Amino acid sequence: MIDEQQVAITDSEWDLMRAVWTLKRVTSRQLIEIMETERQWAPSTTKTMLRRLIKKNAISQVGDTRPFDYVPAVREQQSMDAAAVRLFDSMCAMRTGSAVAAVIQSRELSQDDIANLQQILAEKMKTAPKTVACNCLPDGNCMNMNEGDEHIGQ
Amino acid sequence: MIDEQQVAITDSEWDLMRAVWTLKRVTSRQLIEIMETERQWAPSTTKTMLRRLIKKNAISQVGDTRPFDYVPAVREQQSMDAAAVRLFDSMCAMRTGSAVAAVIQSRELSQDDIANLQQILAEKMKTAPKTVACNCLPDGNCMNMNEGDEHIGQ
DNA sequence: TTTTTAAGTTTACAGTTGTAGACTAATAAC
DNA sequence: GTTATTAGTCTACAACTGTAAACTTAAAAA
Repeated sequence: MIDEQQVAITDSEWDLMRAVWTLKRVTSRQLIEIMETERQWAPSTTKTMLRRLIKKNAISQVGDTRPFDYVPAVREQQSMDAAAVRLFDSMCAMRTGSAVAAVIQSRELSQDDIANLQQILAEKMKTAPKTVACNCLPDGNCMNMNEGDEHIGQ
Repeated sequence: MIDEQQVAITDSEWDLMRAVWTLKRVTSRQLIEIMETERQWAPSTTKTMLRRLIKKNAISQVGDTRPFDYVPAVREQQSMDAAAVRLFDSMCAMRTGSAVAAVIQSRELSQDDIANLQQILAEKMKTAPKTVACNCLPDGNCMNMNEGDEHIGQ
């Protein structure tokens, strides 16, 4: 019964969601204060986001008496995984490896994270194909490095 | 003189961009046909996307006589890297590793890709911290696994 | 129990995105 | 040279986003 339909979370919604995930159960008051001091959001902005996230089923309102509490309705890791996978879905398969490399290089990973990734990669290597085909339209190879980049940049 | 300000590419724009990257130099006619057969886009939709991408400086119009040609103005790999890094920027640093793992597990990587990643990870391991702090608001630890997940899912 | 205040709900509004029709200006065909 | 085709530009429009004011209702305070 885990949350099936992963909701799409927008940029600023991530901000609010992260606070809710961190606090696990919050009042709108708390959220308003946090977003106000940390993100300069007007109280109304937080209220609107909260309302939208509830409608999207990413947050649930609990309690029946007035200062309600709000709790996450989707898990953080799952939402992150889904968002990341989704993004890669829209990009060329052939270049996934490099993009993942860029991400890894751009941020800090713990020893455990790295060990875990190494473990996964070692396993994956066993059945890895020599190459991954480009899946861009029109069934072409977006990577053939002939001419073509002269116009890029300014 | 590489493209500095990486433009934000939307979901459907990725589709068109990929075709442009693949073909390197295309006419609107070609694009219209590709998107029409492969994505069921109305000709106008392709035209609009093309126009918007030009305005965003992701594609350049070249030539001075009527059937113009269109060429990418940003590099595919760079755009992918930027988009991926950007997404991770809005999510919890502490969970980056797991999300990257999810991505890796979700798709095919070539032997070279894997070797490259392994190389990067090995290098990164040398200076990897024991743990990566959660950078969610309110400076909390979004990962402390006490109670809190009872409400999730339905 | 009337007033205040805080919490929650509606409305607003510009900009973006997905989709696409309408219109205009070059070319190509006759 | 007209006319028919295209290629390119403008307009449209609803849904979604970022941002927030206005309004309403339920508690809390007086």
